[in-house]
Amino acid sequence: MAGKLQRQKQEKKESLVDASYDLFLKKGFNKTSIDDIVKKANVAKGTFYLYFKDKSDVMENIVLRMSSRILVEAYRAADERGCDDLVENIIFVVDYIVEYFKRNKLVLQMIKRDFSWPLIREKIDELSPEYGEALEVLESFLTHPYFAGQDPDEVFKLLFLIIDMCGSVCYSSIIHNQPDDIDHMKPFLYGVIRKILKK
Amino acid sequence: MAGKLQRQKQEKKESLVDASYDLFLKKGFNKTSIDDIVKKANVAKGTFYLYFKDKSDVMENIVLRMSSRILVEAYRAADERGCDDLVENIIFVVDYIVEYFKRNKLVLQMIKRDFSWPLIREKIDELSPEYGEALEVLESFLTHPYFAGQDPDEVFKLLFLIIDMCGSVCYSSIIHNQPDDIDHMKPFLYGVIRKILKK
Amino acid sequence: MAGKLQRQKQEKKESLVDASYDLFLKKGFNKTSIDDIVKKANVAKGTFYLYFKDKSDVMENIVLRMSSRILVEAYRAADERGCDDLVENIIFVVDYIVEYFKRNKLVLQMIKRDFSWPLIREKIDELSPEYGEALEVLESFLTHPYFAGQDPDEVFKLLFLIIDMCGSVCYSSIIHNQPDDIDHMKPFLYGVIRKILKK
Amino acid sequence: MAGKLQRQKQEKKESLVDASYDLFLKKGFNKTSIDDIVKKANVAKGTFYLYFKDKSDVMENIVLRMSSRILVEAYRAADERGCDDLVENIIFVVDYIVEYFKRNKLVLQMIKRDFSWPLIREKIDELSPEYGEALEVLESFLTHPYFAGQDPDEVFKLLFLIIDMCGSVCYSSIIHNQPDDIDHMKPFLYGVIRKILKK
DNA sequence: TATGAATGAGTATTCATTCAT
DNA sequence: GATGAATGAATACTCATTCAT
Repeated sequence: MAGKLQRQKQEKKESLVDASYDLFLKKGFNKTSIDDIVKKANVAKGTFYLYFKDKSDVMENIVLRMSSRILVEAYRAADERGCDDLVENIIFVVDYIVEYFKRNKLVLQMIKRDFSWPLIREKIDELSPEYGEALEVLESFLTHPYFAGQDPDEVFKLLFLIIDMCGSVCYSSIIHNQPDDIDHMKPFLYGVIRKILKK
Repeated sequence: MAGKLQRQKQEKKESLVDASYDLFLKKGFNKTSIDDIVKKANVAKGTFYLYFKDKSDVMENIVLRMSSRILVEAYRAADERGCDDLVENIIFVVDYIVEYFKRNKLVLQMIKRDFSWPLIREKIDELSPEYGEALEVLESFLTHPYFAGQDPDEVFKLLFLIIDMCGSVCYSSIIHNQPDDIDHMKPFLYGVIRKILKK
Repeated sequence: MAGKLQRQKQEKKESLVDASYDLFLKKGFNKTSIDDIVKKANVAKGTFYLYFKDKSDVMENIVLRMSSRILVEAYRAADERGCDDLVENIIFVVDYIVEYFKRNKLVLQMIKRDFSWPLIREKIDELSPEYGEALEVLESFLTHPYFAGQDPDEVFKLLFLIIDMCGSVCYSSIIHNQPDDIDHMKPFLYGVIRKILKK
Repeated sequence: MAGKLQRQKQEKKESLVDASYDLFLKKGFNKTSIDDIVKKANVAKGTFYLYFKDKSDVMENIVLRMSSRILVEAYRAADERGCDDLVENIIFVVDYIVEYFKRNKLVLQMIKRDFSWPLIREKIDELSPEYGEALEVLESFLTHPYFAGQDPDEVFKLLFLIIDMCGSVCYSSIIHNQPDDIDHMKPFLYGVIRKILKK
């Protein structure tokens, strides 16, 4: 029954990731010790090093997983509407993510504090296919007829810049209310996105 | 000669700030210890605590001072050109800052890692008039005839968002070459700024 | 006007003692730093060392002064009653002190934590005549007709032991409610004193 | 062989307690640093925190253990004499303890400086049954026929007060020779105890 | 006398990492 | 694989004391 053992093994790792996630959110990355993690995960200290190189290793895991999850979730929600207007779909996705961050300030804080949103792509390149689905979402935007005839690289930069800007605005407005709270920034932000995407 | 003592005192503080600055750049904020700082500054450990509450206290000092300095420098350079076109002036300022960051990657890394650009305003409000000149730069943009008739708050948000976006793009492209290197991003970025500012 | 200077000088010392007293009570002896003291006293750090060797030096000053003050105060109150019964007078004095400690738990804690009541005599021997009045009180008991014919040394030991015991019981019962609260201990304690003094 | 590991673990703890004991005696509690302790105990600094919360934590351990030990030892010695007279037995126990303190001035100093003898009961309540034997000694006095018919609470107060007084007198006379050395205080002290216990 | 800037040894505590079992 | 006792370097922060002014 190798499967059972595999599952048990995987359970320990899962348990460590889950514990880390909770603690990073609650106490922040720096103030969370490996000791905290293994205690919460109910495994021995040495076990941590069986699965991860160090704390950052777990963190990367988490950020990647979460970012990917949110993006895919947002895309699916957009897809279900059955709307064909790409600009509106992008804004829908952005809004979905903004709303997610409004509800999950700590996630935003965690991601922003230690990693920059767009870095995800670097990692995805490395770690595919585990996070392939997120890549597919990006692809589906890039190959949309709306951008027909444009250099795909340029389009990618455009999307990248939009995501980047949104992340930045979210962080400033949701966490620090600068220059205004997110609900007052939203119409403004979406206006800018429309301008950027206008052909 | 009370002045001499005051000067000596100021020198110690300066020395601590300088040492901190160098070390934060070289080793990063987290990996720099107070011990490192005082050793490099050639002062006793206790002296550090005479002038600063903790490491973050020095950091805030540094970031504020540098950000203010760069902004003012960029604005002056723009001013000297004697060009009246606001949009072009803004792009000039942005470009000045981008070029600065290209030359000083570590500064960018330092600022971005621990503080968000636009937060500076919060601090300036507190610490004026020491950093009043930076504020004046912002004011001069806000009150430019180009924005005549627009809600100043809206204009501020616009400028804020542009600065924010630039900082983010700089960080991604200069530090991580994502999605492309900064020189390939620049025309693109400035195009977006023009779109955003277009009336 | 040497007098004025003398007074000013004395004021600094007074100010240091007062500040120390307040701080020892509030934060405890160990957790009070010389820095705390000079800040509260509004004098420069160096000034402290002009008047005291170290922290303990101030403490001894305080304990001595306070102990002497309480004892004399208690004795005077007893004296005013015009009662001749020595045993009752001693119990009256003890009760006066007990009541004082009930109202000033912190004083009790302070004295007991760092110095033992009866040590005062050692100091009085050294520092007379500043605290001579307290000595007189002791004398007046020692030479009371009640003890006529007894070895004065023996009488002193008796009184000493009583004071000692009272201090100990006060500390245990007032601070720790052990073995019972002070009001339940009092009749008991006074009974024991009567037994001890009975001829 | 799980036992071996357990034993080694216990040895480390023992080693820390022993080292602390020696150092507290030699240098006093306040002047002993954790560093001193671990160096003497030949364990790593972190190991200390594996077994104790802080310095006071070790101290409580030590005081409790020693007090209990001395009391039990004294009681056993009294028991072996086979004498039935309670008053004489109490005086024997007291004398045993006094003699112990005469031989171990530093122990007295240590105990008295930081903890009050009778507080031990509070702790014993918490930590039984490890120190149950000491409790039994107290019980055996409380339930002695000599006190038949008296309120046990009152009897406890009486014993408490006697112990308290003895501790205080020991401290003053053994450590400070005040008001006289212990050998001159002893007959006097025992006389007082007899008076107190006389029905 | 009085000041207060400067000192730097001293201290408690944390924590990533190892390794024998 | 899994454990958890042991490590000890690292670190932040305190504070009594000095001394030039």
